[in-house]
Amino acid sequence: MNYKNEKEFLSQYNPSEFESPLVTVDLCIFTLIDNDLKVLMVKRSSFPEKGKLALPGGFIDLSSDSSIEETALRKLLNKTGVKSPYLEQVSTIGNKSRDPRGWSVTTLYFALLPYVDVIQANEFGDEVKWLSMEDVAISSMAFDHKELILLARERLANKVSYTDIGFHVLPQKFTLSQLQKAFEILMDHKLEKKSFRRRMMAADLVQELDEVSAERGRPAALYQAKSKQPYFFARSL
Amino acid sequence: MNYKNEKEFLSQYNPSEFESPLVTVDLCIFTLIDNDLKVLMVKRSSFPEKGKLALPGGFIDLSSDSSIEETALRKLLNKTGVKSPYLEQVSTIGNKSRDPRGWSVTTLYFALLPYVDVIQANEFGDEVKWLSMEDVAISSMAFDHKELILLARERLANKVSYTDIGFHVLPQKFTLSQLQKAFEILMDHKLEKKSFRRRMMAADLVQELDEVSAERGRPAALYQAKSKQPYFFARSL
DNA sequence: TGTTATAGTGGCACTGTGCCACATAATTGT
DNA sequence: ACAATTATGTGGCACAGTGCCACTATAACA
Repeated sequence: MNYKNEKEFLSQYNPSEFESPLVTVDLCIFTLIDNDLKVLMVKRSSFPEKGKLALPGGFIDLSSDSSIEETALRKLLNKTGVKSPYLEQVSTIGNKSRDPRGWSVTTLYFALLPYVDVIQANEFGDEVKWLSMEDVAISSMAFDHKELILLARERLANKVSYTDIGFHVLPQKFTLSQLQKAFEILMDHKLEKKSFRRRMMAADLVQELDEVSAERGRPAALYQAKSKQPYFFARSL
Repeated sequence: MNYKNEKEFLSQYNPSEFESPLVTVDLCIFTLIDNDLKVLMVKRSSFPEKGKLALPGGFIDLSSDSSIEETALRKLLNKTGVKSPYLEQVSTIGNKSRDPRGWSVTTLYFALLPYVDVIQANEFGDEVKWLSMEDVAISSMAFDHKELILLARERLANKVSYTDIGFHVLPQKFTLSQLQKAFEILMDHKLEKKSFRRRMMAADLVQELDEVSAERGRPAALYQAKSKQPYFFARSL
């Protein structure tokens, strides 16, 4: 076919002329519940893989979503009621074998949010479950979602070791010990108290408050996060 | 519709039932020519954006490609004749405005290769051009490809500063000065001679050869890269 | 009033980097 | 022949950030 110009070409263009893969967006939503790292899973209510655990996600709504990030945010709002979490694209996985319906491409995001912000707003009545990371390994899941979780988990651990994204799983006010514990769990790696505190102080990431947290032992000073911009440390932990 | 089981569901399933976006793979192929960072561009031979400069890439071939990475490698082989470059996924960009044909998703990769390996195997006779990075800013390009290049460029600079991927733009044998120069150009950042050499030696990344390179000045020892695994430095430059 | 628990600090060694002067080995010019 | 030029390669010290560990501080509890 030969077109005179782009306008003529577009008027003749039919998007479904070429065979195209399925396109989805999947989310790995992480949070800390009781000092345990959890991922949000849903039980699939329809075929394929009906009844199995899967990551929240699905097709792009071409009429309401104006970008894939918006798709991700919409899904996240649906399941958690959270509007502005930390959200990062992990990777896009596409091959002919991951979905029984055929060639399929998914863009994987991970989100990080404080559990206190979560409202179990379950608009579609799907069964929603916070799965502990230890249970991820031993659970059966739909599609390649277990691998997706491991991918996201790896990226998370890495990123926490050289940025301040770990702050996003904590409530507004927190102690430095809580902050350290959060980092340790997210990285799956013990940290040294003094080094950690020095690092945070040197980076000027926290604001000390006039309150203290009274648990067992000596009361701890409460802090809040300072910057909204992501911070990158010069060295990894 | 209600299905008894997955098999029945799949037998009824029609992939084009739902409206889906266009899906493409785009490549930002970087190399060093004469100590200048270049990106491979093609002149579009068909609509839309006919005649404009664009990144090599295109649709996934659902019958021959078994994964998107394979699509990327196929496109790369087409244009450069190189089979195993350094290849890394950068990001997936999807929105309703980037392509005049409608909602479109592209997965962007960047590749790094030594120019000596390039065979201008141009299977489809498209016009191919190595564009200097300075010219990227002032050239008009198809779709959002200029932004894609800047995205890839940023990732490249970043990654070179804490890994050894910079090695991939050099020929087998090279001097430490050439290596440093390559790193500097890829990062767009001057480096200190002693520090750079110490770093490379400490990481045990190079193997000294019994040859020297004779240019102007004192002859330089030739080296070759040691490991094939990507190496991560503890600190960024 | 001591024991336990947790918070917070002091201080030193170690690693990797930045910096700059100096030594080395070839070519080029007069 | 020999100095000037050019580029390679090294010595050495200050500085930043971390690891490590002992020590102090402040609460509850028995």
